[in-house]
Amino acid sequence: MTSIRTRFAPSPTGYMHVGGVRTALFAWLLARQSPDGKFILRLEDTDQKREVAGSAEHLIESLHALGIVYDEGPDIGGPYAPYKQSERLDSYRKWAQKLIDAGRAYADPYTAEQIEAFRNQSRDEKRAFLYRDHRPTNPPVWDGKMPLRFKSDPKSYSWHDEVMGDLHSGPEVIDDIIIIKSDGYPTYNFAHIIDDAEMNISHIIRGQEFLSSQPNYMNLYEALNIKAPLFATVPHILGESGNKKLGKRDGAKDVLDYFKDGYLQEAMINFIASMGWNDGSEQEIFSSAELIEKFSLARIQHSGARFDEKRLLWLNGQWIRKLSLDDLYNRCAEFWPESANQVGDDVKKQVLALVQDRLKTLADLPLLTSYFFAEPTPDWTMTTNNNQLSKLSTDEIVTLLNHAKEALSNSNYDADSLQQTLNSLLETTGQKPGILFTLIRIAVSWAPFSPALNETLSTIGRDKVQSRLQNAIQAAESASK
RNA sequence: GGUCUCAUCGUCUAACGGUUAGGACGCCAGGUUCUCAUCCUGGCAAUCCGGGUUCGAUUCCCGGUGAGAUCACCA
Repeated sequence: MTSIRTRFAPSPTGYMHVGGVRTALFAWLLARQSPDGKFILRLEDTDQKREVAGSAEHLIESLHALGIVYDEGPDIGGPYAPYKQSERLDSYRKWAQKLIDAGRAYADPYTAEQIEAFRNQSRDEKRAFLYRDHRPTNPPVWDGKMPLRFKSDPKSYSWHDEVMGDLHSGPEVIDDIIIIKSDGYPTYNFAHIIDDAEMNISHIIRGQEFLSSQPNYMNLYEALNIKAPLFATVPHILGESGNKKLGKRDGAKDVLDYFKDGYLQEAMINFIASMGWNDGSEQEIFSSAELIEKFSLARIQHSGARFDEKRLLWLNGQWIRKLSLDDLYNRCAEFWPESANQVGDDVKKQVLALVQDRLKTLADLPLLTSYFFAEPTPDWTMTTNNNQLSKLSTDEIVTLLNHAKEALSNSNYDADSLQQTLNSLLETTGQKPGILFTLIRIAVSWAPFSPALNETLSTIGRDKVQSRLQNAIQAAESASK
């Protein structure tokens, strides 16, 4: 059995969105399942007009960020280099010449206007347009300035797709496609066939949009006498609203933006893999290692999957909670509020431990933690708007705050001691936790929510708690005037 | 319009032709001595329609319908 070699072959025309990532991911998983499998990155840069500067680097950065590591590629080389189509023109020229010599390719003598006229005519007659109906009887010698067309041999095909199963097509879909453009570059339709053959690709994994050109590819494989690889057609990912294929034009997001927004690599991989694939069990959380172990083309869904950001958010939370504190801490470097810079790693780590269960994305960090590092600004309406606290007079609140300040000043500032202090404070004041704890929480954080009170106090520290309680008392007094 | 593909809760999906059609996200309700989150419990919610085959169809077949893709000197 020949070894598994799969490739991801994007064109450098922009960024990667989840649709492209999934194709790459599936190809990568398939290669990694086999001990000697290889995953190849190939740049399909044959359209100079659409090329976007820097996008090749951007694509490579995206794959690195996702942990989808390729074994051969334009920046790292490999046994079948170069991995950039613009550097393989000689090869396409050579194969094209074989077709010309065999009478299976010819120069296209028509102008764009003439072809357009043919098209219009077909449309008026309500027939499908086929270029081969207009094949020139005496085509000129190809001078490299005209497009070179494949002379097709229309016939029916039946073939097997590793995902979709058995597929069929009739001769009416076979046409004389352009294989070399007038600028000398090959079309995708031609170049990928040559490259996949020369690079010994075993499986072509690509999106459904190529299904309708598949018969033309079969026809080319035959004319070139190339043994076709295995095909695996992956359904589309649909946009969040509407049923359209997810695409850049509809605002599909750059995957790197998800990382900037605080999503974890593991969550992205887990999420993208689970759109259109599952292992048949009820497992929801998969690591890359598990995906490699369990992935199979046969269990890929046949219909499109809609992108559900809520589910991604949930998965991200799951993965954040799964990480060890140290691991999580290392990934948070870019997300702390500015005020956190003034404290050491130990303090930040302590704070992180408190909020780990509360993070949906790493970008939630400032919202959840800023009052640990910077003095919060009292906002007295937080007490007056509170259902419980609004029942108390300002005097009563000040009295409670004073009691709290007094009691807390004598506590050992570990979480257990603080809980004891707080519990006895409940008894001495005769208040319910709903009042007392809420008040203290607001007074030291001025935040809508926070972790458990004893741990929050412990982490903030005695001195700051004392001064914040004092500030709260002053805020109460100035509010009552 | 031609061709191809697809069709289970709102979403992602499971179910050798025999299940009260299962799980997850989301949503709702309750619990975990305060908030938020986590966690736990419970609830709502689906086989596109019509035929056929069969003792029995989400599953197989046919026909509709709906959705998507594609018909470029883009990939």
